[in-house]
Amino acid sequence: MVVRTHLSNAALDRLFHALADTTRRDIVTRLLGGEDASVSTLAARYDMSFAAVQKHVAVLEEAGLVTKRPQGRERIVRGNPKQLAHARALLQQLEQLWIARFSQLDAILAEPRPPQE
Amino acid sequence: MVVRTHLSNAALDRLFHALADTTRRDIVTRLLGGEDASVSTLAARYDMSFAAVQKHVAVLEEAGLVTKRPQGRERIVRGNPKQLAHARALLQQLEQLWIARFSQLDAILAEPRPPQE
DNA sequence: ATAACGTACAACCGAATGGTTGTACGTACT
DNA sequence: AGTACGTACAACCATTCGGTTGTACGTTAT
Repeated sequence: MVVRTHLSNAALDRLFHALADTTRRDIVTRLLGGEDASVSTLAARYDMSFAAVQKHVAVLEEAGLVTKRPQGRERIVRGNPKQLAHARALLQQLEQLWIARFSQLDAILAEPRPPQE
Repeated sequence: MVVRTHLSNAALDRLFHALADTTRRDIVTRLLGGEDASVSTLAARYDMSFAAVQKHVAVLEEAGLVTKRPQGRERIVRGNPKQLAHARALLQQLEQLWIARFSQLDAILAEPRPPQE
């Protein structure tokens, strides 16, 4: 999957920060792997107050990892794999940078006379 | 690149938290893409105190994204692409979860009688 | 030997984080 | 109509974060 990553630094900060919490990672895991759940259904699974889970969902939503759609008195939370792909794409980009450097080092080592100036 | 992701939740928290800062992402970008740099060389590039950059490097180091090796009075900072791969692997895993779910939904829609019980 | 450099580390500060409880309000059930 | 449910939101609290300055100490250069 190829993903163009032109998210702002602030958006990336929010995105990675959202992923930097075990409870939040667990929430997106559940959401991506099957269950579309209301906030209270999600909250029931964790050993903390409803409000705390509500805040976690809000963080995920602001990061774009999750969307909420109203349905009756409930809010159904759905995972958003696109934003996840953005994060992965950036990491892959960084790895690629490393690989490029590495192969360049290889070339330098293979070529005894470096083509400088 | 296939990466087995068996990092503790705490380690993943540290990893993603380290990536959730523009300055720190910039540091790893520089390190992976060419320059092995001392802490002060790095610090010179940013509009903040040496100590602040030092702290950022420390966060990256605790997350395993970077290593420091002493060389004379300097500490040379190097990027560690392996840890980056761990983060990417986890995201890919989550995306895969979504894809699996999606194809299962496809199957359910294609098969009018769901194979339940 | 002395001065300059590179680093480590502590103390401090304001803002953000992750949690709590309490209140308010729309929706659904009886 | 009244009660229970699901959500939103504010206020509060302890801790962490991202930054600062200052001090100490080993290494390099003069």
